[in-house]
Amino acid sequence: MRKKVTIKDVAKAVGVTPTTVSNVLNGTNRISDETRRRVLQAVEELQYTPNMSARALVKRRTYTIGLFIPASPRVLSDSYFAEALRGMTEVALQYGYVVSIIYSDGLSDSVRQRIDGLVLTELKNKDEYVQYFKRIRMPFVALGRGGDPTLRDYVISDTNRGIREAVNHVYRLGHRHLGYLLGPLCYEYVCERYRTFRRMHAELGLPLDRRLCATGENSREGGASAMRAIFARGVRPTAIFASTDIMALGAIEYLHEHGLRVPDDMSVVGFDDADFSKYVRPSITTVHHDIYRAGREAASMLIAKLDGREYKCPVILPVRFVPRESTSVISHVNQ
Amino acid sequence: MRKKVTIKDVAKAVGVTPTTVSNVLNGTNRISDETRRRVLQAVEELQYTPNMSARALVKRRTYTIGLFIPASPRVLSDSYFAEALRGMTEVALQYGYVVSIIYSDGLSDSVRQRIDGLVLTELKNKDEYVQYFKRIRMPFVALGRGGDPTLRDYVISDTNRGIREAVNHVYRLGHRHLGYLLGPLCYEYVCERYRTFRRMHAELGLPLDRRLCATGENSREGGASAMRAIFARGVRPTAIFASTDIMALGAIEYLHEHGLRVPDDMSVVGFDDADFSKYVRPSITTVHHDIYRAGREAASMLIAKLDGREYKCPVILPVRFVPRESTSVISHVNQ
DNA sequence: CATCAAAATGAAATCGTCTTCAACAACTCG
DNA sequence: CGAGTTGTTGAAGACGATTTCATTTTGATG
Repeated sequence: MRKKVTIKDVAKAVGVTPTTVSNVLNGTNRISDETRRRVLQAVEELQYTPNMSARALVKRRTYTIGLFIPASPRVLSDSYFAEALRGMTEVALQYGYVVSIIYSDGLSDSVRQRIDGLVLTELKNKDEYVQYFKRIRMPFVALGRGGDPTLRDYVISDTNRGIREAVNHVYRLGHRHLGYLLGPLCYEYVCERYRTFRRMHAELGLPLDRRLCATGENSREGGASAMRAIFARGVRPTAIFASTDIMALGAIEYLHEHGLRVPDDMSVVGFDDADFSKYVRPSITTVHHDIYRAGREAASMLIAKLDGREYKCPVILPVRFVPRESTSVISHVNQ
Repeated sequence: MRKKVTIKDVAKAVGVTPTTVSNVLNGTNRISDETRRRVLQAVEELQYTPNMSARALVKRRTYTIGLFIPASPRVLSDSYFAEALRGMTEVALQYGYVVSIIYSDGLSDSVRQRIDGLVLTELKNKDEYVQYFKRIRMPFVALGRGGDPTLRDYVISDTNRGIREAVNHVYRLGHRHLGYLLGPLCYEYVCERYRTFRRMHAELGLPLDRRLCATGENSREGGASAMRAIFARGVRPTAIFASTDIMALGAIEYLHEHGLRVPDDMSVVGFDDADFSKYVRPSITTVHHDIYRAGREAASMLIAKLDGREYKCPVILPVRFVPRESTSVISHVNQ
């Protein structure tokens, strides 16, 4: 392994000082075109790459951004994070940044000083982490809103549009009694999606029957138990929406176990377009959003912020309604 | 934001030099118990945490390890990586390391100098990356074997045991004509699993019919097309194994589309215990392995290597055979 | 041609830690 | 008591960049 080439080596090769080399590389001071050319050439020939540790030390920057994931068991397994991470990583690389996973319930001092900024996920309505990072002055952008109206640095999906199309879809299929399976109400995205659902009822002049709505964990079991809760009230929607695909799946399983067929006896709509949604039978009608792209946008936004560049905030990403097998024309029996 | 406290501040508070503080913190030189105690106390009171950039500069270490994922579209979405990452991150944190994703087809100079070592994934039989990282002297450990018998720094699942149990299972169910859906043969794990499958035939005194084995991509489509290839030969196994759950899923779908029921007309066995394997109908009989734990082991091994500590290599993790709905007693019609 | 501004480059300090080696103190032992 | 250990601490110099400010060179202007 030949010795690492430093800025001094480049300087010596060109016959200038490290200052000059640094200047051409960072574009701070004015440097004559001739000198610049020779420096650049030497950099190329010697294959010089600045030592990030040294740079980090003097600039008080680490050129590392983090994906912050609140520590709760196994959430990271969700492909949501993997996709976001992939998007972030690609963008970060372009800007000379690197991304780390911060899988924790806060920021230890040692971790805090190792990153320049964070991308937040899993935001709650009144998000404690948003407040926390704001307080400790850690720069961040959010994948979702965090209940703080002063913040504009976030990336979200156009939930509104997605739910609108989904509701219209089942409405056109003849459904008039729509139910809703809510995830934990503390999450911003749960409320946001539900809000749009209610708004659509108003727009369509449909009465919203609260008895057709219930809450559960964001899991198969949660979907099943919310479904059960609704049945326990002695009511039955002809179509049901779920906060997420995983809850929709749980609901479908619950229905099957109780002798109801999907979509013949009840239509089901999810949200997220999870991996499994197209595998399962019936495949799940859902709203697709591009988490990979959201990750890219979030990283771009964060890095722009760190580097002091402008960036259009917030970013609202388009979604796509994906009709599949779990929704169909209402059957006459149920009308 | 109060000013960052440095080693000098601690030294001043105690009335010693930075050298002494550094020594007690790094345990290099012998320091009197009394001094040590006072230094530690000051560190505590001042909430001193060493500046990693400075340390990185002088130690020529970054205290960052990477999870290397060969760049091919969307693999990162697989929860395999998310799980491994979660395990790695937890362990890394304990040792003061941080983990970054290297989602790329090599190591640019700038990235190379930002990590101390790598965890390799998706190993091939004659893995080019293994050779590459060996050549550039980048420390690494592998999640899987890489076709290099000199390497012992790897973590694998006890494939042998898993396949053994799976084969025994279907054998006991009466199946004698077993087929195999292979993923791309370049991958080490594909070959390894298949190898055990063949060995089991020998042990059980079963003839292995090569016509019942076919190759396809590691995807639903790949599983389906491999299944189709076998049928095209005019043969039909009573039970079929797949390199992965996703291929098994594709095969099941293919069978359904062609009027064959699983498991009634054919039993199917996967490998991995993917998320969806228990969701789908029929749920897939498979072999579970703990990728989270593998990630933990890999990180421990790598960090031990970097810090010059001993670590038992290689690590072979236990697996668990998970019988589900996709396998059943052979039907008399098919015998 | 003298003067002054602008352009280009360099010298030296700095970032916060670790490390080498020297210095000093205390102790042991003949 | 002096010499050699052993234990404890400090001084100074990296590590490899950036940055501030000074200096030199060049060019323009009256």
